[in-house]
Amino acid sequence: MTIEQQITQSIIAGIQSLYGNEVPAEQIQLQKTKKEFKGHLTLVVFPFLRISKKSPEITALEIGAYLQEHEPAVTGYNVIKGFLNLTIASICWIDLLNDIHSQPDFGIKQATAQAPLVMIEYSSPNTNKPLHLGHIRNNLLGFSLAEIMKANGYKVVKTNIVNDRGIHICKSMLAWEKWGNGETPESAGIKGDHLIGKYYVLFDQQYKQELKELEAGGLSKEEAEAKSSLMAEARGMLRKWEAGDEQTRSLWSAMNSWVYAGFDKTYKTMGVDFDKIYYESETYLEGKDEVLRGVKEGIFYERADASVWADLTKDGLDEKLLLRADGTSVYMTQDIGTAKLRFDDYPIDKMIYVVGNEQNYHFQVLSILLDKLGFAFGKGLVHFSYGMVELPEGKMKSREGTVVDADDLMDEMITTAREISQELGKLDEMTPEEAGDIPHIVGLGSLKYFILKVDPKKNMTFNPKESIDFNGNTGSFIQYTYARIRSVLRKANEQGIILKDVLPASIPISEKEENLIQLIAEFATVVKEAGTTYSPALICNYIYDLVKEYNQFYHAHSILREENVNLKDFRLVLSANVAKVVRSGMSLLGIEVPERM
RNA sequence: GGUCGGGUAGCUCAGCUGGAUAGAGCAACAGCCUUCUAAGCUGUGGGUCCUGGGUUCGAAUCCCAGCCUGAUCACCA
Repeated sequence: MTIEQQITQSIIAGIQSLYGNEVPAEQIQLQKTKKEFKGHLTLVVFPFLRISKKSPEITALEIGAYLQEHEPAVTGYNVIKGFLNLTIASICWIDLLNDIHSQPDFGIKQATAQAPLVMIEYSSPNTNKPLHLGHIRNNLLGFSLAEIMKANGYKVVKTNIVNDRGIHICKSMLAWEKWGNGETPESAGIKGDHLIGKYYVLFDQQYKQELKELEAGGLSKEEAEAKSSLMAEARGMLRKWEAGDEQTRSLWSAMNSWVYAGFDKTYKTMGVDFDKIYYESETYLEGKDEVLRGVKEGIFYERADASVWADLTKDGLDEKLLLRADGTSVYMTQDIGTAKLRFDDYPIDKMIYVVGNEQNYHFQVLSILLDKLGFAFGKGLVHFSYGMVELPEGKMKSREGTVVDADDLMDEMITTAREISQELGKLDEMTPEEAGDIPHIVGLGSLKYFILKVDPKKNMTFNPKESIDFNGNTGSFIQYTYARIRSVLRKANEQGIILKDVLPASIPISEKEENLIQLIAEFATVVKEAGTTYSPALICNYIYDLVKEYNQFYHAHSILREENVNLKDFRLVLSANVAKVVRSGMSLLGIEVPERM
């Protein structure tokens, strides 16, 4: 039983005894006491005025007096307006710290054999261009969410659906065939995904040029588009691909393998991975059978031109095309098929799609369609929808070359982190091995934290010029505090001081320190809440609060020179547990934490 | 036009299951390195919480209306 639960029960007993009424536990609003007041927990007494029939102050005083007398955990109280601030006994906090200290994975649950299985789809790139800033947000959110779900005891399968087919791929292939002169990533010395991206852009440029010439010849825009030979060639290539033409397929595989090698590198730098990758080329034909079954069962209907539709007007939505008149699939059909495939592969209890908010409507429809088709998972599917990343000048536009490339950005972060380290002289005392990947850890840490701390559903602004701060509410500040704690523990160890397993109950600790223990203990609650609300940002806010609190208090204290031995032990244990929770929390965000920096 | 988000300090964002004087960081200014690493700490200034109503002991938070802004409403994916 937690301290809060214990006190809640005493409050219920107190109200019963004082006013003769039973109040349900939900009505007891016990919250953390605000910083500027004395105490740890605050009871809001306004809801009980009807029962007490007394003023807020008197009611609060009466309950406070009762608690002090009958509840051993409460050692003091004060009343301000209708708020009863309770002071909890130091011994309770020491007990709590001892308890947390004994759990190496405090706040983290392990999946049991019968734990529900969650599949999380994220990343989902196209193979015709490299990953950009928007993908970074997607990948970081997806990976972090997976870690958070794991920490809540779920079995998690991370999946990626790669959009490796379609007209856009053919454009790159065609451009490469026409103007590539057999260039490869090796011969060009650039990453495969960037190489393909280059040809995609090249196609677009040549196509635009062609349109311009056609329009100059007196054609309208539409006529020019219809007459474009380049586009016709690309379409022809897609038909050949679909027909399984050997030469086309082999070029396609070769170029795709370049892209995958490039993506793998980017994912590795970013620190994200997948348990199972699906390729659209293997799944895009799925779903048609399901849709036809739907027609047979009267869920969907066929029009005169043989196209198949779902009528969702009763659900407050429009009609949705599922199969074209020529029988081919659309995006929605594929997603139905992919969902079915996945559930054939895994006993999935919950499906989470990490996909941008421009597809809110799509997933709303998908959920309804899957439900209508009788899939149990349909109704409960989660579209983890996130907002766009915008630049100070507005949206990223590939045409205007304002797209922020993921590889470039990460490189820049690492370089900047290295430069700052050097300026501050941090790397001077370290051997090259020790310094090793610190710039990487810090650079990526700051980038990840910066992106994850923003509420996912909101659009966010990203200023690449000012880059990302390494001061203030940032990943590096948290990493820095962690490294400092590790440094103390290292020094203590060198001095032969062994971290106590259990602290004695009677240590004269301050209220600030008690607050810190209270804050550490909250970690478990925060992890749980982050799991139910799908919110990495919650973890960010929590860790920052904790670290800031720790920093403010301990900046001016020398633990190792503490005269009172017990107090020194206490502070080391307290510090160690702050570090422990910070490390756990950061790992839920996919952020590494350095031993020194 | 329909649907769904968002609107909080100069900037980037927290806070939103109703609770005390609305918080951080950045930017500006003033201090602090014999203390655990100054990637830090302390302090000052900075707000019609988009507007107007309503609900109540109490509203940034809930409800209604409006304004601004974004996404979407494709036989693209």
